[in-house]
Amino acid sequence: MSEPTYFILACLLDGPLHGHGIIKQTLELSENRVKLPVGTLYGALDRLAASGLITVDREEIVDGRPRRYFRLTDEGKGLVTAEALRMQQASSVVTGRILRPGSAFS
Amino acid sequence: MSEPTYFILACLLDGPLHGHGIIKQTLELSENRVKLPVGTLYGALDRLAASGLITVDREEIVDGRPRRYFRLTDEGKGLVTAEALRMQQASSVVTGRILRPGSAFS
DNA sequence: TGACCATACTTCGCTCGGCGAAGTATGGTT
DNA sequence: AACCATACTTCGCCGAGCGAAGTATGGTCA
Repeated sequence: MSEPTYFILACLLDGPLHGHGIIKQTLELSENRVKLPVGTLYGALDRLAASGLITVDREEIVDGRPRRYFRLTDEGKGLVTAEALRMQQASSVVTGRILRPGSAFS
Repeated sequence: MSEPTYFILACLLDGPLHGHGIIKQTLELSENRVKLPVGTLYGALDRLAASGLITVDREEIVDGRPRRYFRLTDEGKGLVTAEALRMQQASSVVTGRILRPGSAFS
């Protein structure tokens, strides 16, 4: 799973959110590292919805502007959790190697 | 950075290794999760070498079969380390959310 | 009033990377 | 003779990331 996709799902753990809100929330969760491009976001939302990892929760119109809220499905929640564990394992492969042996970082 | 690329670099932390050896080492490091397809491997090796993250260490001929050993450059070592830290941060976003609130995993 | 920015979403099209597949070559095993 | 493991090359498809342009609304500021 790519980083954009991962963060989109992660954003939805706290409850339904709309597209633009996901962009802002991702910036926060990633500590300003990941700024989702719109093309990436809406393309990913379509794919994630099509594969049942998220669903449209509701649509609102705020100030004449439409907002579509997305929600994590149980499958989506399971997948993003599995992905987090996978990343943890993967990262430990390197951190457990580089930060240990001489302890001198190489 | 994709998972295949990440593991290729991670494999080389222990010293130079040849293509096929990277496939086997990745299987081990990933606890049998990641089986690098050859097309992915050699394509990635070319790109990584072209961008200076790895270099050819030496070439051997063992039993008539050629082996090309690759080595991590300092830049490659730095990048794979940064990537590990990035993944650690990203994974904590989810694990710190899902494994805490009610502690009941949702 | 007009310029500009923020919010919110759509659509197009490029490009790069992952990956399956087929091919080449050698040597051991059955 | 058939087959599998090692070891690498090359081709080509497809999907995802992403930049860019476009549409629409409302607020701010000079």
